[in-house]
Amino acid sequence: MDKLLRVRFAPSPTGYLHVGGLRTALYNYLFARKNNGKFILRIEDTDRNRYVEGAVENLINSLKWAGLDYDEGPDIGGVYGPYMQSQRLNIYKQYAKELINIGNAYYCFCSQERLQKLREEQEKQKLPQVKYDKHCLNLTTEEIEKKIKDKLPFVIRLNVKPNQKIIFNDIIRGQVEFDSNNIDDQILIKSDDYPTYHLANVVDDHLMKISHVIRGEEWLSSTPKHVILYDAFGWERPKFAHLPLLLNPDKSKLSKRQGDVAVEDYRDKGYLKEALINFVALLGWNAGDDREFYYLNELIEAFSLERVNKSGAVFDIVKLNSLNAEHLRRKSNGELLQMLKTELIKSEFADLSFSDERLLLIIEAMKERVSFVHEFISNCKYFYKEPEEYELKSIEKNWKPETPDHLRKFINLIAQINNPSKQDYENALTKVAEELNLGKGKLIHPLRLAVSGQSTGPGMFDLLYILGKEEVIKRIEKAIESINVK
RNA sequence: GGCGCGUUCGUCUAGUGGCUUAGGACGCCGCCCUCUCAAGGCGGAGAUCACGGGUUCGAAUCCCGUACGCGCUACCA
Repeated sequence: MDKLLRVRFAPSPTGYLHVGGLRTALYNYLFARKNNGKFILRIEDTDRNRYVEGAVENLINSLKWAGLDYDEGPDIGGVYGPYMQSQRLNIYKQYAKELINIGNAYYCFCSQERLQKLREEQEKQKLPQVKYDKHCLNLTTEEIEKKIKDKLPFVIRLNVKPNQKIIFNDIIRGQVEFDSNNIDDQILIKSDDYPTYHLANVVDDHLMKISHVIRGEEWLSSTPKHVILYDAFGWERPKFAHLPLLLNPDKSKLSKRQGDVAVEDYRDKGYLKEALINFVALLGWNAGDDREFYYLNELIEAFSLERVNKSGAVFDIVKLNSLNAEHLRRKSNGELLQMLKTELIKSEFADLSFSDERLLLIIEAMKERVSFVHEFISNCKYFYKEPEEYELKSIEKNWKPETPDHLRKFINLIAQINNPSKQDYENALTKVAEELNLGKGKLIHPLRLAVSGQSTGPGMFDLLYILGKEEVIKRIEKAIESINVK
C-alpha cells in the first residue's frame, strides 16, 4: 500500500525564477511524474521586506514556459490551499500556540538591541557558537501576560532541548547527525506576526501531505530544526533529499554577478526550453549510462532521486550552447519556421515579408550551422538583404583582376535559363570552369563573396537557388562594381 | 570561529573491491568528407581518482586523519 507521493516546489517570490530553482522544480516534477505523485507549487512569501511586485506571476510564467505543470498551486487551487503562505497566517499562529502549550516554544520579548549585544559578547568570549540564551524562557505566565497586554512586541521561539542527537536520513546524503547544543532557539513567529520559513514550511508540508522534501543543499543545516518541529507536533517526518548546489565557474554558489541566473534571461537569449531543461537535469543527475540527450518525457522515464550526485556542479554555458544546437537541429522545419517568423518580427527585417517557402529553404540550408533560432537571421543576413560590404580577407584571397570577367561569363549563362534549379546553377558554373580551365573552387569563392559578402555559408548552389536568378545577377553586378572601385 | 556537506580529465559525469592501461560528453587539437563554414565520421592531448595512513591477496571504490572548497550560522528564504 503506497501512500500517495506528493512533492512541492516552494520558492520565495524574489523577482524571477533562478536556474537553480528551475532544477529543484524539475527534480520535484520528474520525481512526481515518474511515481504517479502530485507536484505542488507553494509560494513562500513570508518576508514582507522582500516582497517584489509581479514576482509570483513571473515565477509561474517561467515554470509554465519550461513545461513544468503542477497539480496544485496558487493560480489553480487545490484541496490543501491556499498556496500562498501570506494567506495562511492564522494557521501558523495556531500551531505556534500549540507548540507553546506543549513546552516546545516560548514567547520572547528581547529587543533587537539586547540580541545584538548578546551576540557581540558571545563573539568576544570566543564561544564556539553564537545563540540565544533562552532568557525569556524563564518568564512567568503572569509576566508574559502583562507584557502582551502592554503591547510589547514579541516573537515566538523554538525551545531546543539541550544534549540531544538529532538524526535524520537524507535520500541523497544518507544519515546526517546534529547535536542539539549547536542549534539556536530559532524564531518561529516574527514580531510582525508572520512566520519564519522554518515554521511555515513544516506546518505546510504536513498540512499539504508532502511525502518528500526535495530542496537545495542550503537547507541541510536547518533540517534538524524542522525535524525537531515534526517530532514536537508528533507528525510523521517526510523523506528528505537535499540537492547539490549549482556553481559559478569559480565554484561559488551560482550568482547573478557571474552571468545570467534567471530563467527568463535564458529564454530571452533564445535558449530552447528543451535544451535548458535537458542541461539542468544533467547538472547533478545521470541515468548511469552515456546518454545525454533527453526530452522532458524521457527524463521522467529515466529519473530517480537515488542517482542524484552529492557534489555541486558548475553551470557551464558552453555545454548548454551545444545542447541548444542539438535540440535545434532535431526540431522539424515546420516548428523552426514558426520560431523564425516570430524572431523576424523582432528583427531589423520586421518590415519585410518573406514567403514560408523561402524561409523553409533558409532553414534547410542553415539548420546545421546555427545554435540559436535568431542565428537563422544574424548569421546569414544575406538571405534577407543584399550585402553592403564584403569581407576584406576574402577579397584579398579570392578576388583576382580576372574575377569580374569570370563572373560575367557565369551571369551570361544563367541569364538564359528560366527559373534555374540548383543543378542548373551547378552546370553553368562547371561549364565556365571548364572553359577557363579552372577548378570550380576558384570560381565558387569569389562567387560566394559577391553574392553574400562572406566567405562562409551553406552550399553554393543552395545559396544561389534560394536567392533566385534576378537577385544573383544583380548582386554579382553590384559586387563587380563595388569591389573593383576599391 | 562553530556545525554540516562535499572532493574522478578545464567543465558535466560513468564507476558501488578484481571486467579499468579509469569510460562518455562539452571544449581543445588533428585527419577524413568537402566549394567555404557547419553537421557527420575517425583519432589525439587531457584525471598519479585532493593528500596521508590503514583494512584487504587486491581500493577511485571500505575505514581513519589532514587539507581544500562550499553551505548554514538573521525577527531572509
